[in-house]
Parts: sequence; C-alpha cells; structure tokens
Amino acid sequence: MSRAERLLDLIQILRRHRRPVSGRSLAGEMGVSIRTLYRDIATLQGQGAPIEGEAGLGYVLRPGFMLPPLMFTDEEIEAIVLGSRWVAKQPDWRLANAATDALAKIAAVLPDDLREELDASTLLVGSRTEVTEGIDLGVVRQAIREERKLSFVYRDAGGAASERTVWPFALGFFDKVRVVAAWCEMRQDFRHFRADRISGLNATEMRYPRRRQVLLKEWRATLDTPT
Amino acid sequence: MSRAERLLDLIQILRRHRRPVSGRSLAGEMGVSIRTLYRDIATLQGQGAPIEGEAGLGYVLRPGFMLPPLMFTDEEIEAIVLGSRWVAKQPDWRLANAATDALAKIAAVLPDDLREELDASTLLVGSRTEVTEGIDLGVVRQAIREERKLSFVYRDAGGAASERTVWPFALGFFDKVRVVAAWCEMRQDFRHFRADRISGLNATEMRYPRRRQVLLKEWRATLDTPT
DNA sequence: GAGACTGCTGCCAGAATCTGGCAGTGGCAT
DNA sequence: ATGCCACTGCCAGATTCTGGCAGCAGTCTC
Repeated sequence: MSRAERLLDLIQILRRHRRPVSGRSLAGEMGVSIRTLYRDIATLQGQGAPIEGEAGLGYVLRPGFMLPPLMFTDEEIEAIVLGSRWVAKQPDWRLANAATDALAKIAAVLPDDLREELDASTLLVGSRTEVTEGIDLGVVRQAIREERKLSFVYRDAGGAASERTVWPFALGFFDKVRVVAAWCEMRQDFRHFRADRISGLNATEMRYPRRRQVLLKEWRATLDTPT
Repeated sequence: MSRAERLLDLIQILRRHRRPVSGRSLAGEMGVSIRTLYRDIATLQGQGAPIEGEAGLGYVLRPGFMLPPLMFTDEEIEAIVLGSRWVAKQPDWRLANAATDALAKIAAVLPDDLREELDASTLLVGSRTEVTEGIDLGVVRQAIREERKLSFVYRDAGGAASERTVWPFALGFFDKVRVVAAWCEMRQDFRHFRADRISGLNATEMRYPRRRQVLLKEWRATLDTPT
C-alpha cells in the first residue's frame, strides 16, 4: 500500500472514532509502527487536516472531508465555482461564509494563472434580495446533521401563531424563501415551515427517535404520490 | 521535491503547452530522466488526468484542473454540494451536466459512509421553472473562454429585432433569466442581452481584440459609477 | 520505403526515501 | 508519584524511486 493511500485510510479510521484515540492503537489498526504513525499525523496536519493530539489523551479529528487529488474539466470547475458563488450570496450567512472559504481553499492551491482565471471567472450570480430570515439557519442545519429536535414559534399563512416541536430532516432553498422540512410532533405528520415565519428558534438536546435518511425517504414518497 | 509535488508541476507545465510536447523536453524542463517522466505520466493518468500521448507527436493535456489533496469542513462540503445541485438544475444543460459530473467525481472518491451522507444530503434546491432559453448557453460560455465573437439576432424589450456581433465576457445568472454581458460592436458600448431574447446564435471563429479580464474590469467600473 | 522521432515497457543497479526501534523530553490525569 | 501519552532526534535496514539501457510499435518527413 502506498503512503498516500495509507494517509487516507488514517483519516477514515480517525473519522470512525469520536473519542480521542491513542497513537498506539491507531498504529496497530493500520499495521504500522508508532513512529511512522507520528510521521503520518504530522504529514496530514501539514496538508491541512484538523487533527489534534493531546498528551495523555490521544488524537481527535475535527469533522471534515478529505479529498484525494482530483481532476476536473473546465466546465466542472466552472459549475462548482458558480454554485459556490450562489451559495455565498444566500442569506444563510454561515453557509455563505463556508462557500467563500471553500472557494478560497481551492484558489489557494492553484497556480497563479489558474487562480486569476478563477477570480476573474465570468459566471456571475445576480445579487439576492437582502432579506434575512431573522433566524440562524446554521442552527437548523446542525440540528438536521445531529438528528435533534427543534422547537420554535410558527406563524402560518393566516397569521395564527403556534409553538412547535419538530424533527427536521431537510432544508429547501427556493428563489425567495428557505423551507424547513420536518416531522411535526403536534400534527403527527410531515410539515414544511418557511424560515421567514419562524421565530424563537430553539435547538434542543433531544435526539429524535428516527433516522434522518428514513424520514427523508418517506417524505419523498408522500411527494411522489400527491393526494 | 517530493514526488507528489513533481506530479502537480508536470500538470502545470503540460497546461502551458497547447501543442503536443515530447517527453524528452518535458523531462528536461523538470530535471528528471525520460524514464521517470513516463512513469509520472502513467501515474497521473491513473489518477484520472486526461493526458494523451501519441507516438511521433508528444503529449497533450485536455484542458482541466488538477486539485491536490484538500480538506474541507462539513459546512464547506455542504456549501459545495448545495451549490452544485443548484447549478445542476439550471437550464444550461451542459453546465448542469458538468455539475452532476463533478458531484459524481467527488462522491466516487469518498468512503462508503460519507458517500451515503452526501447522497442523502439534506440541503435541497427548489425545482426551477422549466423555461429553456432556446439557445445553447454552452456556446456562449465557450466563446467567453476563448475570447471569440458571437453573432445573433436580438429582440429588445420593445420587440424590435436587430442583428448583433458582440464580444462576450461574462454570463450572469439571475432568478429567472440568464444575461450575457458583452461589448456590442453596433452600439460601441457595453450591453446586456437576456438569453431568452437571443435567437440565431452563431459562434464565430474570430477572436476579439481585447482581453476578457480587461473588458470585465472596465464593465465593472461602469457599474460602480452609474450615470 | 528509409530514416528520424516519439510513446511505451521490462529490467536492473544505485540513489533516495521510508520505516521501525530506541532514547529522551514534557504534558496530562489519577 | 506514577502511568499514559504526544512528540522529536537518531540511525540502520527495508522499501521505493530513479536513471540508463535495450527493444517494440506507431507517426511523420523525405
């Protein structure tokens, strides 16, 4: 096995452990000496991997994705850049920042001439209306990732307000509004909540009792066979 | 210099040459024997680089971007995936396909669990209106990349049609319409053309006499100081 | 067709790199 | 105080990489 592959494997093994892992056990798992493991960790950190080692504890990998060397065509890169620029203009400021950061990371590793081409890239996204949702969609995305319940006050189209506790599993981006798709405990059914009608958003510690993917799948089934 | 860096350098050198380059001269340029160069080429091809070698001629690299190993945070990947999904729903089918391909390439190199997470990713893009422009925006993008003139018939807001030859340098994506930004030979000024009012699009062989980046910069200056 | 040039592969010895073990330093938790 | 643990320098042996050589096949020029 080549060194490059081993480094990728190491990332995957680290990903699987949420608690700190000792270098010794990592070395064992990869069939490699502990000395080499330390070198591999150093190499990965040099490549920007957010691995943290603490004496007396072990190693932790902050969640993230490691991509191996990858080749894209002109159009594929254009598509990614355009898409990221669109995201960068979304009202969800945290996601927008992430898009900007991602573009910066890509630009940082490109040679000068390609970076210029990227900067001066000619696919532009029209500026969005500056409506902000009033709530932090980052909270919603995190709740979705961690499969935790959300509670908030929802004001429906008629103006009536109600307190909801929901199991969020998807976030839809439309032209003008963001929509949270969730199982509503009150209605005992799937419901869609426009982000601009949500207030008093509260991320709870409670995990909801079903898998996000399953909810997503069932919800899609209800869409395919509209009543 | 490590092998990995050398491979990246090789890609960059190949990028600079448009005509086929012989392995011997590439080897010289990189300070490496020709035998090693052949091995490097094989490695790059193994990684998916579109390098083509023909006996009696030399090597050509089909245009594209090579990204080194890269680390993204959760949110950065979410941003890229969401952005690419948005692009994948654009009416510009060629760009949309490129976005789909790019996502597939990323998914292909991820370990299984991450790939599932990506597939079941919970950020969705609302389906677009199915308006097609009637023209192939891929032609426009290619003309922009290659700095070539375009000619077409344009029907303005009043309904009056006119034949134009323009120097396209940017493409804007708005909620409902795509807009080509270009220097119009007829008006001798910058003009914006809504894609849905363009017909009889014709990509010419003629290069326009100015750099795309310069046009873009001047055009931006006109936007910053509106009359 | 002949010759020159080129891509491409197998082989092998020397060069370069990687690896594992050892010793040592310092931080952290019990 | 003791036991883990991260981390570094050092060095010999294992591994990989590299360069040179020989040989085959395809393309172009003359």
